[in-house]
Order: sequence, then structure tokens, then C-alpha cells
Amino acid sequence: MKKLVKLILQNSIDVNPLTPFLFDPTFHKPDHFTTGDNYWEKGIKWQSWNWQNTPVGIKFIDSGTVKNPVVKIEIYAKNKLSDEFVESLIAEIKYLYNFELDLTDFYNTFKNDDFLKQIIQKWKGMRPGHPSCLYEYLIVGMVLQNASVRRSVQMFKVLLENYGTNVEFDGKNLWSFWTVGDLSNVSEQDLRDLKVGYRAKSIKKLDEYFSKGLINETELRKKDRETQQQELLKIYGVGPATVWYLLFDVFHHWDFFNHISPWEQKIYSKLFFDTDTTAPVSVEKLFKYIERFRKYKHLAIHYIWEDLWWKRVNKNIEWLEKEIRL
DNA sequence: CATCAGGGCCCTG
DNA sequence: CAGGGCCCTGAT
Repeated sequence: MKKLVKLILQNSIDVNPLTPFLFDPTFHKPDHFTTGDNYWEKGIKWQSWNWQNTPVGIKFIDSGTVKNPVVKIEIYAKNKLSDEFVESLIAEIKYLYNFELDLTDFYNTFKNDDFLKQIIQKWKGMRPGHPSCLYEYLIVGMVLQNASVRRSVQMFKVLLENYGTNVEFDGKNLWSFWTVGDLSNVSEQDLRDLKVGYRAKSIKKLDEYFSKGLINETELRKKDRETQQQELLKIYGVGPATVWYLLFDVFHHWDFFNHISPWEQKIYSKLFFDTDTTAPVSVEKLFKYIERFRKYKHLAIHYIWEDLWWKRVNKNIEWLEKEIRL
């Protein structure tokens, strides 16, 4: 059993995202399966975070309105934090949750779109968002490969509980991500024993690759999309499907949409063409349909996707349950 | 019980 | 550039 690290409140900062801002669907994505590292209830999100190799706990509190948004960010840590540490962490949070993304043009462009208009109305102020740095998101991407949701959850959890840090803050007991290089003394067989399967090799190589400094997230964020794609594909165990997630969530390309996985194909077919999920339309036809969202292709899909999963939070969607196999 | 297909990717021919 | 193999799990 790992030692529990108790974190205490060190800083509390109010941040103003751009309006409109909708707290809950920005901080809680029902389709993000990651468990053990976060907890959500209406208006509050608890999230573990590994920042500069220091485990911290963050409590986001909805403290404003859609038109006049305020997010209170409480930072919990073992020891007092430097101003530099706090400032850089806040900047990273603003980036990852897109506090400064201006959604006006997106909303205006599609205010009359048959498919999007109701969804935009309902979720006005929702931003793409997640708490993962590139290394962490790559781990997530790898456990998503060739696995059902249930299995992905199990793999993520077992990795966190073996290599992460168990933290407690504000009455929540969560797991915080390990640091790049922490797997240097972990063998591929150790990882296999955790039942991550063939991904053991990819995870091990990923940790080595980042340890050697062969990739720099900060620099890569500044490069163009083609360069980012090329750099990501160099990493062992990373292919087009994993890159597709990263380009949106980590690198914030709202326009680019080049991959549809088999289960997503079934779901888009149902949504856009109302086909039975046993007889989905072709991926080519789906791409053609998605073209209508032009420079906001992936952002539009994010809105549509989240809308679907929030519906499921409130009521069972029979055809969807069959596909996701939670 | 056995067999097989997954929310990919690598490697071979 | 097509297709087999890979780990594990749950469905049949």
C-alpha cells in the first residue's frame, strides 16, 4: 500500500475566462473515462495534477455566471509554493481548458445549422478541456488502443495506482500522475503483469523517449500541424488514431478531423444518418458530411459528442449502451 | 469448453 | 500497401 500524501490549501486564485463560459461541461466530460484522478459534482471539480514533478490537488469552483464568469482555483500541496510555480500552473490551466478561446465566430457561423443550432444553444460557453500534459495524454491514448472502455479504465487505474501518488485534499482521495522517467526502473514485464498487454512495450519506450528529452511539448505547441503530426508519429506505439486525439485536445486544432474509429463510425452514422448501428454508413460518407463544419470540424464534433454523452448521464440511450460496452 | 473480435500499431513480404 | 500478430476480455 502506497503512502498517502496529505495536501493542504496553499493558494486561492480567481480567474476570469472569456464569456460565455459554462463551467460543468468544460470541466466534466462524461466521455472522458479517466478515473481515480478526479471527482466532479455540479459547480465543483477536484483534479489531481503533477506540476513540475510536484503532486498538487486542484479544486475548481464555479464562482460566477455564464456572462460574467469566475473560476476560483484552489491549489493544495504539501509545502508552500513559489509564485513562479503558481503562475505557470495557472497559465497551463488557462491553456488546457481554453479559458481564452473566443467562440463567437463558431457560434455565428453555425447559428442556423440544422444539426448544430440546438446543441450550441444548449452548451453555449462549453470549451474543450482536460488536465493532461502531452506525456500523460499519450499514456491515455495508448490504453485506449484496441480496447473497450471498461478495459481502458482498468489499465489506466492500475498504472496510476502502481506508479502515481496517492493524494488527499479537501476530503478527496485521488491518484496523481507519475513523472516522466519514473518508469526507468520498471521493466516491460512489470507492465505486462498489470495486464496492459502489448502496450507495455509502447509505454516503456514512451517513458524512455521523454526522459531522453527527444520531444519538447512547449516547443511543439508552437509548431505547425504537419510538424506536430510528424513528431508524434515518430513515437513508438503512436499512430493516426492517437494523434487524432492529441491534435485536438493537446494542440488545439479545431479544424482538423482525419480519423474515425469503428465504434465512432457507428455512432456518427446513427446521429447523422439515423442508420441502425449494425449497418453504419461508410467512413468516406461521414467525412463528407463533417465537411460542412469547415474550419470548426473537430470543435463541432466535440459539441455533438459531448451533447450525446450528457444525454446519457440523464437517461439511458439503448443503442449507445450497446456500442460503448462500459 | 473453444473461438473470435475489438475505440491500433508495428512489422514483414 | 495488405495483412498477420499482438495482450487481454467479454461475447457467442
